[in-house]
Amino acid sequence: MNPPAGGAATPTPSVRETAEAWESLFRAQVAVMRRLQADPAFRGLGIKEYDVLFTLSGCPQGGLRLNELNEHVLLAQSSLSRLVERLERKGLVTRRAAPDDARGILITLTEAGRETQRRIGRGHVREISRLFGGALDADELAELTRLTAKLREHVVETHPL
Amino acid sequence: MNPPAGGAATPTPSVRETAEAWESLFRAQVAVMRRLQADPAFRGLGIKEYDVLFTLSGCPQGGLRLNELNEHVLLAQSSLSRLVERLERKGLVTRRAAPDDARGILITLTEAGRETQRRIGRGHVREISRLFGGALDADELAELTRLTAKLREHVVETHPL
DNA sequence: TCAAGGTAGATGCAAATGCATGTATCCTGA
DNA sequence: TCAGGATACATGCATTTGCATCTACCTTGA
Repeated sequence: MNPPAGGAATPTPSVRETAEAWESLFRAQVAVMRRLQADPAFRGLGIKEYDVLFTLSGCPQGGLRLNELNEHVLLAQSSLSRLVERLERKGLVTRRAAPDDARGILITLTEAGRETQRRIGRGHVREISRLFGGALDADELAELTRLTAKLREHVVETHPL
Repeated sequence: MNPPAGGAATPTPSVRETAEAWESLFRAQVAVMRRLQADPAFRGLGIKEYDVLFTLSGCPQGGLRLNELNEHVLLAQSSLSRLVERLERKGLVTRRAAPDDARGILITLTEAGRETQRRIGRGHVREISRLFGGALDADELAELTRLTAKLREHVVETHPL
């Protein structure tokens, strides 16, 4: 329940401290994302499209439902629906009826989609590493990962959409 | 140069660790932002528009230039140009020629804009606090703020757009 | 079993966005 | 001083997005 390596939990943060943390997190995300988007690798395929391919690549067993995918992406349901339609037209994903629920569609990477994700992904992680390079040491980076993961989990679990 | 409360800097992180940290940061941002956007307070005025008002509210002395504003927001220059145009039409900001550079425009909050920002902002920070509530204790939150601020500063300084 | 309400995804349409480019202004070096 | 290039912002236009709504399917309770 408490931080693994730490002592007792410190008090609940104030509204002000919380707002500050969110602003800092958000601005960092903007600064990094703005620079990642500028990568020529995202000329032909937008970074949102890439993100969908990436997310699908992490769930190889049968793909994902549209609504599951939607949890990971900052897009309205209808926008994601059409984004996936575009990916299908490009031959990067397939859409078929979900096996257990005829309302749903199951989205799967095609071989071309998987290959595209890998190709772009290789350069992408290098670009991320270049951007972050020297900003944080290994401990700090691990702590950043831990804290953001913890925040996300908490938010997702206690505040359903 | 080193973490205030820490010891010596640990090694440079691997590409993999860096990519993991970015994904975690990004997903946390998505989860939080998705829920913040759903706030009925952002019915009449989108969260991006609010963000511009908020940023302007932090720089009371004469406002900001469009290109300065653009650093804070994840929008193409042309999109921000039109977003500001919309805010002007709503009477929330004014645009006038920058004093020192006739190419630039200086964007300033109107009284109505400042009031709107304050009104929405009050509920907004409470909503942030509610979302984060209990996710992290005070120390963890402070560390999250510190790490994301450090990351942002480093990225902005070493990777100009 | 079936009516009522809920959920998954698609679609029409207006608004927002980004790219390419345009115009005006500023800067720099010969 | 001035020509060439850079910078700041605006604009035309095609694409993308979100809202409201639709259809199809699922679930529940009487």
